[in-house]
Order: sequence, then structure tokens, then C-alpha cells
Amino acid sequence: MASIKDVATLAGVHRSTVSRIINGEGAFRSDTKRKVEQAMAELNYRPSAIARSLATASSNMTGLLVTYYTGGFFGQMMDQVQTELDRHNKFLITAQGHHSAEGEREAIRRFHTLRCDGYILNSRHLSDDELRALALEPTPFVLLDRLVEGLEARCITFDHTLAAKMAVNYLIEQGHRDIGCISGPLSRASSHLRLNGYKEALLQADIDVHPALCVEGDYGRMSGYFAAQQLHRSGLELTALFSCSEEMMQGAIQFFHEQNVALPEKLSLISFDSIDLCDAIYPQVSSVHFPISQMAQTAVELLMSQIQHTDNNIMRHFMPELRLRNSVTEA
Amino acid sequence: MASIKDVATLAGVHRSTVSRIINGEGAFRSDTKRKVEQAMAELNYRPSAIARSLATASSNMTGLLVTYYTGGFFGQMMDQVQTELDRHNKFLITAQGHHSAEGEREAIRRFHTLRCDGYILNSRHLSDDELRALALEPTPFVLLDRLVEGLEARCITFDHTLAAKMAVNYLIEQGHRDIGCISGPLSRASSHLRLNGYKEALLQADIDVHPALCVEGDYGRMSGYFAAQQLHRSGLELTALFSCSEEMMQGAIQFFHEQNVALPEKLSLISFDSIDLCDAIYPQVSSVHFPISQMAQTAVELLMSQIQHTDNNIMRHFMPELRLRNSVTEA
DNA sequence: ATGAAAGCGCTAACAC
DNA sequence: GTGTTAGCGCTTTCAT
Repeated sequence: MASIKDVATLAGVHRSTVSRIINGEGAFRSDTKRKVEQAMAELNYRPSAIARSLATASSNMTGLLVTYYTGGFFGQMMDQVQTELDRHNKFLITAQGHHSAEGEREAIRRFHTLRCDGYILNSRHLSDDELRALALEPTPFVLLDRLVEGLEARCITFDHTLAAKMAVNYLIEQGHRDIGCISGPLSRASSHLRLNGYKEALLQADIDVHPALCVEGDYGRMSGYFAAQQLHRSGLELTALFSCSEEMMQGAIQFFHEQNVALPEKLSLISFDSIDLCDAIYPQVSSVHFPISQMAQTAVELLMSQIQHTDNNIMRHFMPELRLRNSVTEA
Repeated sequence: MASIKDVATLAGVHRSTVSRIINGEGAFRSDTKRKVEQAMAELNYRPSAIARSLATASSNMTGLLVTYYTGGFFGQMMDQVQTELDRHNKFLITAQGHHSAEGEREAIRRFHTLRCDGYILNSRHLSDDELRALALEPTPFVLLDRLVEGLEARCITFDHTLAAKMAVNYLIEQGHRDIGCISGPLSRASSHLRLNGYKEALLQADIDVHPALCVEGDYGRMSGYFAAQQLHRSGLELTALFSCSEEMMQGAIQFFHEQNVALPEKLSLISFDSIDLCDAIYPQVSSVHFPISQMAQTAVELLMSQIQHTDNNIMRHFMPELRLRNSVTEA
């Protein structure tokens, strides 16, 4: 591949002149510029991002840690981040954490090895302490959907508890009192937060929290199916169901369809959602929206401002929003 | 961040010695090795992939072009490619083509700018000619799910026509003759191939191909919904439906549920699938499997062998597989 | 077994 | 306005 030297030789100028023209720095005679541009075109020259990184001590790369590439939720995150980075002319380096602390560490190692200018972590397995330790190192990073004490300025947050509460409150307002809950895996912080929201809503309405009404899933579709099955077999007569993820709601609906339970006549439904899957299933399911897209976008902006040491006034805390789609009937 | 020089100084040796130890080349006194390793640990040293790239003229990066990050199909591709690249200790650079030739070109430009050692293209918009021209440049690439004349050695292929034919043949074997088809966008080559398979199956069974039975979608869920609606309103009495994507089948099912059409009693269903969505919906839908995962994995292997100029015996053509799930009743 | 020196492709401070 | 020079962090011959 042609190098800057080849271009310089062909154009009959010095490398540094070519460099300046590429980067639009300083002034140059228009015929010099023309010669250089022609030489670049002729050689199909592309400046090496690698050499440039080494020379400028900035790789223009940004890391993004997600749990998996599969799953619409993470795809959405990657898409938003890529779009924002494109606007800033930065390269995206993605890595999967694979649901383990070691996987996440490995991803961060990769970001460091590649000398990313900064990175965004949707970390679910590193401890607060480990993240605080990481913050002592010079490379900036932002935490997407996580709040770590002492690292507030790097956090993009969402109130999961309030979101769950809003969803369940809505059910209660429609007269429901026997409300089931399919939670996420309790090994995960956000699952707890959401479950707490469910419980708080019930307690505030003087409704007992019956343990058998809460079934633990893993956010995946099949776990929703089995959770629904478990609730069904328990014999408890629920009139409404709250799911902590859209995939689990999808699975639950599959089960209830198989059992010929009329939805939403016999069972009202409400779910968390991020990627409008609730809109895509039958029946369409009312939801509380977890705005991962905007949060991801904001994460990039925040990271850029950290890299450039720019002051900023970015909104870092996001609020849930109820999206009603007639899957809740009055009880 | 600590550099190799810092390590060398701290360990009291020369940079080149550190380099050799990192790369395990040559022999060294065990106490030298120990000193160096200790210095590396103390400084939390990570060799710069960038500097290394410049020195070795190999970036260890591999590009992957997909259409979008969202969508389970592409997520699956990225996941498989990443997994394979991890095994080879290569970095992954992803890019989205966004359904335009210019988007795909831009992605390839990025791969070149980053001096990727090679890249994998799931290209849908670049012409055969453009790809052949690209093949003249030195950077190796592999075409995933595409066959370009003259570039066979770089192609990982799948017989879409045969796949569609197998699906429709199965319906015919079960006694169906009035079979609808929701195709992909006819602007795309694979859509045509699949539609041809549908037509060939019918013709071989002496069934007329009624134009109104074929509705064009865009592979997305909602287009399946509207296609189903269109078929429904056409008044044609179909007993079976073949969808060219799982998402469209999902949309169609949503429509038929709304119309209280008993599935599969009143309408047998069969669909293309890649990521087992057919297994995830209600009712579960029989399918022809398009093994994108294995194909993606093979793409990496093929690319690696091209980069390393290794002879190889990799299977590059993949066959469809019928996956029956009882969504087809006898007619 | 280890050090010295050149070079990968580029940028940036300085000189003219 | 353009050339000179040094240097980014590493690898790789070539000495010793």
C-alpha cells in the first residue's frame, strides 16, 4: 500500500507538505495542493490510521463493552454508539463480556492494548471497587446504565426501581391486586432494582407481596415461558402480569397462547421494553420504556467531553416512560 | 501508559531484550526473564498493538461488514466471527453498510485505513464488477453468502434456491397446492433466488404460479404483517404460506392471530430461518435452516488461510436443512 | 544471551 | 509556503 512518502515523491514535494495538506493545516500554493491530491488519487493513497495514531498519541478508537452481540438490546446500543462515533470520526472497537467478570476484564485489556482513547462499559460483572480502581488509570471511560459511588461524573443512569413501580402502579390503578412478576436473574443488580419497584408499588397500595407470585427468569424468552408455566401451575389467580424484560414477556405470551388463556381479557400484561419488541408481538404489550438508545448516545457525548476535557452539560440520568398499548384491562 | 523503554530501564536491560521476552523469541537467562516480567507487572505494562502493527506491517485486525448491528441475524454473524478471531488472537473491526453501496464502500475504506490484515464482506450492494476490482488490491477478503464469478475461492455460499424449493416441496408433499409466498425485497439477489425456488417447486408439481400469491416484503416483521393482510384480502384461498424470513413470518402470524385464523389448522406455515426465531414464536414454525453461524465461522477460517497463504480444504458451500416443528398439517 | 541501530508511516516543532 | 529533523513504541537484523 502506498505511503505518504510515495505520494510526496510523485508530487515532487516533502512528506510534511503532504501531511499538512491531508490535515488541512496551514496554507499552501494551490498548484502544490493540486499536485499532491492528484498523486494521492493516482496511488489510491489512504493515510495509515496506525502510523497516525503512533505519531499523535491518539488512536481515534473508542471501545464498547456489551454482554453479547446477539440480542436486539445490545445491537441497539452498538448501533447508536457507532452512529455517534461516526459523527466524531472515531473508530469503534467492540467486545463481549459474556456474562463474566473475567470476560469484561479481558475486553478492557483489549481496549488498553489497542490504546483506545476511551471506552464505554455496559458492565454487569465488575465490582464497584474494581471500577473505582480502573478510574485511577489515565484512560477515560463511561459507565452505561450503572451508578457507582464516587464515579458519578462517568455514569449514565436509569431509575429501574421507579420504572418497575410505574408499571405496577398502572396495573393497580386499573384495579388489579393479584399481580405476578417475572424478574430478571437475581444475580444482577438491575433485576433487584426492578423487583424492588414491583414490591414497593404493592406495599404502597397495601397489597401483600406473595412470594409465589414472583418468579425469577434470566431475561431470555424461554425463561419467560417457564416462569409463566410456574405461575399457572401455582394455582394462584393472578389478573395481571409484570415482566422485567420484553423477551420474557414474549415467552410468557407463548405459554398463555398454548393454554388458550385469553389475552388481555383474562390476564393483563405490562413489561419493560427497550427495543419495541412489545410493539412487535401479539397482543401488543403496554410497557415502561428503558431508553437505551438515548443513553448510549449520551454515553458517547460524555466520553468525548472527557477525552477533550470539555465542560459539558449533558443529561446523564434518564427517566422511564409509560407506553400504553391496550394490553391492560380493568379488573 | 508505560512503554517498552520504561520496562527496559526498570529491568536494567535493553528494549530489544524486553521485546524478545514478550514475544518468546530466542533464549535468555532465567533471571533476566524474571526481572523483565517483574518490571512489566510493576508498571502494569501492555504492549501497544499500534506500535507493534507499525513495526510488523500487520495490524492483527480483521474487518467485518454487516448491513446492521441490530437484528439477530447480524448479531449472530458478529458473534461467530468474534469467537473465531479470538481463537486466532485477532482484533475485530465491524462496520455497517446501511443498505447502500456507498455505505459498504465507506466500510471498506475504513478497513483499509486501519490496515486490516483482511476482511469479511456480507455485501449486498456492491456489484460483482466492483468486487472483482477490489480483489485486484493486495488486502485479502472473503465474501460471506455471495457467489461472484471469478472470485469463487473467496466465496462462502448457500443455495437459497434449493432451500426455498425444499420448503415448498415439503408443503406440496403434505398435499398443499394453494401456497402463498412472502418474498424478500426483489432489489436483492437472495430474494430472487428464494422466490425462484418457490416457483420451481410449484412448476415441477404442475401447479400454476399465481402472481397474486406472491407478495413482496422487506425481510422485516411489519412487512410480513402487511403481506399477510394483502394475501388475506385478495380472497385467494391459500392453505399454506411460505415466508422468506423469520421476521416476516412473525409479522404474518401476528396478523393471522388478530384475524382469529387458526394456526396451523387453517393455514400451514413454513419459513426460512437462521437464528431459531421460528422456534421462539407461537406456533413454532417449521423451517429451512440457513446456517449463517457455520458460514461465518468458515469465513474466518478461509480468510486466515488467505492471509497466511496456507492451503486449505475448507467447505465453502453450505446446504439447507429442513427443521420440522408441526406447523404444517396435511391438506 | 544481549545490545546497537535502523526503520515502520506518520506528525509536529522549528528553520528558512 | 515548504523542507528538515526528531520522535511516537515497537520489531528486527546485525554485531558482539
